[in-house]
Parts: sequence; C-alpha cells; structure tokens
Amino acid sequence: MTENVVQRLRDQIENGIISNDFAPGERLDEVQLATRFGVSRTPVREALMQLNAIGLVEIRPRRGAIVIDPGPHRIFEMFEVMAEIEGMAGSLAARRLTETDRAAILSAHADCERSSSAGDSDAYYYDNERFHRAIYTASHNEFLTEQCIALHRRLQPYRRLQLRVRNRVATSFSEHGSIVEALLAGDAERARTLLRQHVSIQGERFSDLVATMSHR
Amino acid sequence: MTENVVQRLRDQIENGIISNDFAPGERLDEVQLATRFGVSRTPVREALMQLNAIGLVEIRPRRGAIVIDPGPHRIFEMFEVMAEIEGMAGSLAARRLTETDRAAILSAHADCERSSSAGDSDAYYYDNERFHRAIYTASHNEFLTEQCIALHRRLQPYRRLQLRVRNRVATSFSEHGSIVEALLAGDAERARTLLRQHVSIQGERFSDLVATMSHR
DNA sequence: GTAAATATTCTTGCATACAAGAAATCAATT
DNA sequence: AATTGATTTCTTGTATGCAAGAATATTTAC
Repeated sequence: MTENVVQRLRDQIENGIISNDFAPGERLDEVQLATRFGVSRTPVREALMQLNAIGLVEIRPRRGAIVIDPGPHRIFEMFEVMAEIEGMAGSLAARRLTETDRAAILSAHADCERSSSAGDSDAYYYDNERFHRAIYTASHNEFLTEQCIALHRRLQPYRRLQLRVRNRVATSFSEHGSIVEALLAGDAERARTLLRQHVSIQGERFSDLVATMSHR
Repeated sequence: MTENVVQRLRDQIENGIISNDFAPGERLDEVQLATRFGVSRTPVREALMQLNAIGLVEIRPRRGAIVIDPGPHRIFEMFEVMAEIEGMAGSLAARRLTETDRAAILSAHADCERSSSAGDSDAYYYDNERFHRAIYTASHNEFLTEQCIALHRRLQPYRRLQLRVRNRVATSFSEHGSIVEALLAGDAERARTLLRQHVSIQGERFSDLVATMSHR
C-alpha cells in the first residue's frame, strides 16, 4: 500500500460518479462504501469531504452525501466557462508555442486523424483529450493548465455523450485542423475564437446534449 | 454547535492562511490545531484535506500538512487567469445586465468613490470586493461566479498588498469608472478588455507586488 | 381507515485508541 | 570531533466506539 487509502478511495468514487456507476442524486452511504472497499468509515468520510470540496458531491449536515446532479442549466454554464478558458489557453499557446509543444500537438492531431477516419469514437475521445491537453501545456501557464484539466474532467461524461451525436467526431476533427493552423501561424486571436467555438455548446448542440442526457 | 465543526475549522484555518497567521511553508500540526481549537484530531484532519483539495495546503504522505507557498511565478499565473475570467464576467454582464444588477453595481461603485476619496484603503478594499462581485452576479452564470469568488479569495492577500502601492486606490477607482460606462452601454468587448487590464498585473505592477511580498 | 404521536432503528459526527512510519536523539566507532 | 547506526519518541493513518440527530416503523386515538 504505497499510496494512501484516502486518495485511492477518492479516485474510485470519483470515477464511479463520472462513469455513472453512482447516479446523480444517489445517496452515498458511508458504511456501505466502507465495506465495499474493505476499509473503515474514516477514510471514506475523508474522501467524501474531498469530493465535496471539488464539487462532485453535496454533504447535507447529518443527512449524508449525495451525488450532485448539475442539471442542464448548470452544465451549460460550465461549458460556457470551459469554452472561454480553453480559448485563453489557445491564445497563450499561439504566442508561446515552443518546438516541443508543436511536436506534441501535431502528434496528438495525427492520432485524432487516425481514430476519426477509423470511425472509432472511443479512441477519438482519448486522442482528443491528448490534443487538448497538449494545448493547455503549450499555454505555459501551469495554473491555467490545472484548471482546464479539472474542468475538462468534470465535463467528461457530457463530452462523451456529445461525441455520440451523428457526425460530431468528423466535425470535431475538422475544427482541430483550423485550430492547429492558427496555433502554428501564431495567430492568438484566431486560435482563441476557434477554440471557444469548438468547445462551446450553443443552440442545437445543447439541445442534442440534453436529449441524450435524459435517456441514459 | 449548530454548524458542524469541520466547516468552522476549515474557515478558521483558511483565514489563518490568508491573513498570514500561518505563513507559507509552515507545518500545520494536527494535535496542535486540535488542542488550539478545542476539538479532536478527526475534524482537523478533515478540514486539512478540504484545504488540500482547494489548493491552499499540501499534504505529504506520513509527513503532515504544510501551507503552500505559491511563489511569484505561480501568483502571476493565477492573476493571468483571474484577469481573463473577470473579463469574461464583464463581457457577459454587459450583455445580460438587468435593472437589479445595474443598481447593485452603481451602489458598490458609489461606495468605492467614498472610500477612495477618503483615502481609506481598507474600506476601499471591502467596497472593491462588492463592486467586483456585483459584476460576477450580473454575468448570470452562477458557475462562473463561484469560480471568480474562489479565485478572488485565493488572491486576496496579494490584492491587499497591491492596494498599498502609492496611488493604486485612485487608479483603481478611475478604472472602475470606465468599466461601469462600458457595462451600462452594453459594450461587451470593451468591458472585457477594461476588466482584463484592471485585474492583470503586468510589468511594473508585478515587480511592485514581488517587492512588497518579500519584506512582510 | 387514516393521521398523529411515540418508540425504535439507523446513520452521521466527533472522540479515542492503536499501529506503523518518520524524525530526533543518543551511542558507538573511526 | 564527526559520522553512522540503533533506539526512542512523535506524528500520522486507520479503526472503533459512543452520542445525538434523522429516518422509519409502530402504536394509538379519532
């Protein structure tokens, strides 16, 4: 047991929430989780409080923890913020791109091309994440990078739903193309605008998301 | 004990860190804190883990918690992000401003005028916070508002130092004036730019901050 | 039969206990 | 005297225990 139990629990419960094993609104019983993971209540409690601090669960005094259900409106708000800070990362990346950054972005982009043309939306999901992370890194703002990764992670389940929408993978990849161009050209404002549009879920994209959310 | 102990501890320790009672790098001993606040170790531990999740303390396995020392570079990064999301809030506020929002912003602005012309930098600090929060609220994006408040809070000690710099209060207030104009005019892009500039600490402002930080 | 009041059970919140790892002290050897 | 090794002390990490509030079941009155 090289890593401590609380961290492990936190990750496991977090993954459970993200992968929808624990549904939104579901109550997370301390003893139940404790026996399930073969530990005592104490580390479970500590893990739950951490998830509470992150915003994944809500702890009501004396009434236990429940998985937060963001609801369409809040999800829209989160995407709105995500679009903006991704745009910021793109803008900074365009100005601060190093040779290493350039290589990482192009490599991820090439992988996206493969999984996209193969029509493998699960693989694309993974490669897409690498692509975006490469841009965060290229912003050379570690704090921003951490924020982006955290938000990206929280929106993960909804992004995944989005990719299932017809033609979304192909559209996404073609948008990546323009983004890469802007980044390599050092065009900060264009990179910002393109990334913002790429991430934001306006109009019918939002309707699609809500529709997909309801029947899962 | 109407409110739970952990929340209270979290706030107290957080305030201790922000007000520099607990210096960066300082080790936070569990039993020491427990006896000091008259509770057992368990809630102290839980509070520390929450602060860890927020990013205010670092918990090294088996070696206790220490107050994180961000260092000038990281602080710069945080201000860079803060500038951007405040700009975003301003942009949204300009487009979505309601009558209530308008009243709240103007009221805070008027208070800023009073404390500014009185030369009371502590009062200005408080009124300034109200002004900025009014803008967050006017963005009508609750998630963004929460993010802004959290970041604002983490940067609080450094903002405070900034206001001590000669003429900074007067400069800040005059910038508020232009921001209010842009908001009332519904000029989203101008509001964004002005707020971004208002918050960001470029060039000599950053040098001033670092200089003030070192000898406190 | 239904609703309110009471009793019982369950669950959380905090305290305490115990084990194991890290730091500190002390001793021994060079 | 200094450095390394062993021992002791101290601190953290996890488990368990106990009390108080919430949920639930049961009973009683209408």
